[in-house]
Amino acid sequence: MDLPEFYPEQTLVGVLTTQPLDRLLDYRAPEGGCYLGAFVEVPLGPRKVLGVVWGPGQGGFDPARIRQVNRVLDAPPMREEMRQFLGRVADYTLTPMPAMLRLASRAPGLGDAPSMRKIYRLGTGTVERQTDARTRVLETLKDYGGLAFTLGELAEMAGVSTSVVKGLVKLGAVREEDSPRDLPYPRLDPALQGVKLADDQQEAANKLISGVASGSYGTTLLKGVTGSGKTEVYLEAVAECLRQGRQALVLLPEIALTAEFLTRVEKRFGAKPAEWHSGVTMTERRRCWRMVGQGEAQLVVGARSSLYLPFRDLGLIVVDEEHDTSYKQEDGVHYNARDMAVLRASLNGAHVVLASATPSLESWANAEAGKYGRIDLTSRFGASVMPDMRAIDMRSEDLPGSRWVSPTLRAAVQARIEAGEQSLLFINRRGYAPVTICRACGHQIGCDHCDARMVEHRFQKRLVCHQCGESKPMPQACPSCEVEGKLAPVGPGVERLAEEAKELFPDARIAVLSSDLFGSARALKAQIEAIAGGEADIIIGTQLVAKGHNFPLLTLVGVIDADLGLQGSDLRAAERTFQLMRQVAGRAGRAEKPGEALLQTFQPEHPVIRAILSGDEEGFWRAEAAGREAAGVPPYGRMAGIVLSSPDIQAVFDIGSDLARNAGALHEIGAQVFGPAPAPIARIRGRHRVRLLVKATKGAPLQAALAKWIAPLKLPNNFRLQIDIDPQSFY
DNA sequence: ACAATTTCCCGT
DNA sequence: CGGGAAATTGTG
Repeated sequence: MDLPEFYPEQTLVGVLTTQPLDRLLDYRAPEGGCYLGAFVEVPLGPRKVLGVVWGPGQGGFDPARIRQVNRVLDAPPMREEMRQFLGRVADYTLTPMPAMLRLASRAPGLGDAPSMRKIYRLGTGTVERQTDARTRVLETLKDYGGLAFTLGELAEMAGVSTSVVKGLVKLGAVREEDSPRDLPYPRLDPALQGVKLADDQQEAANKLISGVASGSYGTTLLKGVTGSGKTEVYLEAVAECLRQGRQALVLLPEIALTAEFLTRVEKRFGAKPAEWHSGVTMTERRRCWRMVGQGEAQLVVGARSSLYLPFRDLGLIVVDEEHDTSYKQEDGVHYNARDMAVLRASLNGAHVVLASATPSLESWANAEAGKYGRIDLTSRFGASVMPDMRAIDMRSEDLPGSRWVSPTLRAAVQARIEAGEQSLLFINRRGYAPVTICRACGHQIGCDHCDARMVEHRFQKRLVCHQCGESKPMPQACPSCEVEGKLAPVGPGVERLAEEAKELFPDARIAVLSSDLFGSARALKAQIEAIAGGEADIIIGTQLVAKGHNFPLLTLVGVIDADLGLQGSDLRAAERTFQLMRQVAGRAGRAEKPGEALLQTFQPEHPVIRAILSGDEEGFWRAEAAGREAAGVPPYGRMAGIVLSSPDIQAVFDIGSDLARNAGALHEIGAQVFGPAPAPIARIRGRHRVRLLVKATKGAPLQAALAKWIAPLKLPNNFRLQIDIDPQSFY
């Protein structure tokens, strides 16, 4: 491979810094020179900041005032593809380059000099008093033939405490050495035998393998119902990527899913891959970033932000649960990781696998249009059918206002308990009750800083704002009329549903799964495993349970409120309800026993509910696609959201109106501007927010027009303007 | 982003 | 006109 361009000492170089300047700054190359793409530290005013050598100096600036790069950091230069990728994402999302560079240099200790740490390998000394624990340590080291590990790793692998290892060091049976701080990851072996694949799975895997083997860009939508072995199939694509000697990246939408994935990787390849998400320690992040850059991490499992890791030779990106809305970041830099994965792959000559049981309409349409390949996995692993799905018409159920489990559903759950099988009651709402109302004056308790109602969390005995996270103790008296003892919960949340279930089924073992009830991903995983092993009769859960966990004993899913997602006029409401309901229903009947899914609804004739029940996915998508095409909305039209915020409600509306009135640049490309209207959350942390929506045709140069539109705007201080291309949610 | 510099606003 | 806060400017 060619070396990047080299700039000898004192040559002028253009440096992109992490400071929000809209241009490159010229510096003199440091002592010893530097390569194009080098991570450097440069002086800026009185400070030292991180930057990347982006090209030759532009000149035209007083040479006497040009300063010199302080030093080149200990990291491989940023590659050409990566620089291009950052530029393309910046253009697409209208994000300033310095913010892009910050995403790409989020490595703890990037500026530090290389440092050492202690590692442990097999020594020559003999052990007189052999114990079980000691033997295990020595066996572990022998098994890995000469490899060395850190104290923690070795102790964990051998299943002993660290003092056992220390004891062996004293005896000389284990040797302690200094080594560079960041150790390579254990090698993954694609030649190990995985799970035996069924014929159709093998066929799907072969298609993906040939895509990866081609060494060129391509995207494949891998559609498979829950339990169809999607993971096993795409791990074969990973295996091929490893055989090619290239790196692979698997994106997961939720940290809670990584633990199970790691064990599957270990089973298939004999070792765990690198991990990159908000839950890993600073040390591990640092190791991951550096090893990825040196090509020593063969496979990374990570969140959205792992797209910005400095891969040396990326050959495959898997986006698991590609329809998941958490791939679209709604704060900070707005990008959809699924789309950016496709962009990055196209620049790297890499293959993309988009995996989902319920693909997004965007991906479905791209496959229809022939832009993506498509593979369908139909048969379920072990069992062979999707659960029998039926609606419970709530209009004809006899149910008091503060009860949520209908007699029909109750009887179905009772039958499972008697048969020794598990039931899942699903409600997509955390907490006890979404609204707390005063029976004396009608006041609803809202958040002081946001325009949202506070949710009662009885477990924590507090009211919590799901918008800003603010919480306060549950008051005795109404904050408005000060009458005591009249505050009443309205509507159901998981906690309240659990309370009702305890009354209805006093002898059943009930487990509640909600993301806020667990302190760590580890505790959550332990609970999920216990439940899967049969330690509960009834599972009460939120969205969390819909995402890829296995419950082999589960045969009944009851959806408490199937209508919840259909309210509002959100563009994607139908799509999301369809996906969520099918995902949840897919939890039932995974093993030998057939499953049943019951959806409580007040509108069983609603087209979305009917599509869910009939299981006619292609029909649903075609209808949904036709509706969107007729309305000219994504994926058949383009949209952008502009959110203006400030503590001053009047000023923010005034500026919003000005913007809407002076939208010539947008009208030139035939785009329409709507608003300003209060944003979906009209007030967050004391800031008032208004939103403008821009709608354009598919081919229109939307970003350029937006940039031209916004450019002349001078925002008063304390104002913020956010542009969100392809917004996920709007009302 | 952050620090240095200028402007603004209040009181004398 | 001094003192402090708020707004503006510049960074190579």
